Amino acid sequence: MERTRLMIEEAAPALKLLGDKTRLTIAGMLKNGECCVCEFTEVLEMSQPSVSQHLRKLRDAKLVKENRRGQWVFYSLNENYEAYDLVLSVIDHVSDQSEKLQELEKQGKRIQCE
Amino acid sequence: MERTRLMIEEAAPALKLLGDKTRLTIAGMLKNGECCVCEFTEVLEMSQPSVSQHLRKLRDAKLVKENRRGQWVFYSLNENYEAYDLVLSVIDHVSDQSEKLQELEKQGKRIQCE
DNA sequence: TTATTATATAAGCATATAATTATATATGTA
DNA sequence: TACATATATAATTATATGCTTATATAATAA
Repeated sequence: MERTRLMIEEAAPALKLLGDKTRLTIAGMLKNGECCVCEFTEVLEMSQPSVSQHLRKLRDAKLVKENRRGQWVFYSLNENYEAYDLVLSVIDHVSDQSEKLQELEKQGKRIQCE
Repeated sequence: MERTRLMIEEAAPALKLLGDKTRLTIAGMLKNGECCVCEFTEVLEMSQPSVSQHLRKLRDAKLVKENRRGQWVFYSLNENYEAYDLVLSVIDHVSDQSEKLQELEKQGKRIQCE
């Protein structure tokens, strides 16, 4: 697999963003596609403002992109992020976070964002 | 390639450690084998206590191990670190740091630790 | 319009982090 | 022994971080 080597200056900020349990979980949840903010708050079991502030950091760094649909905002990994390959690789070393979403769904706790 | 998936709780601290330019450079320098503290200070161009404190963090987390030989202390990646595979993968996405050592050597600036 | 829901932002606070300076420890040598 | 070199630790300080509470904005519905 060909890969682009990153400068330390590019890689370190990406790793710093992922070096937080909340943000790493968010990134893991996005592995299989976009998620709505309410899903993050549900899975992470933390306050909405706190989640929103983590999302802002990821968004400011361009690690994720947002997509508003009606009153909901969906986030997804930004495949144009300079360290996108690194992010994918990191996520791949972490246990699957989509299970948590599926679990919510199974319990009927998944909020409808459609 | 088989790999062990890490819990978020294991991966995040490792990424946090690597999410700092100084420590990421140190880890990158260790990709091809052990390095002496004086080599880190030389390459990083920062104070000895500062380097030493970064090394302590890496050591406390067991990401690296130390090996004293005479008055010199050599550090290397700890292949038994729980997130060792992740560390290797991350380092592999970063530009080669051993070039900096080679450059030092070429300039005759490499300190002799033998 | 007003009310409701989803999300974002701001302000405040407690803790964590990284650097500096000074000092301590360990090893080697005269 | 005394001194030099390599490294570690401690204390201090400035800045960054993450959370909470309160409030603002945006979209939708009544």
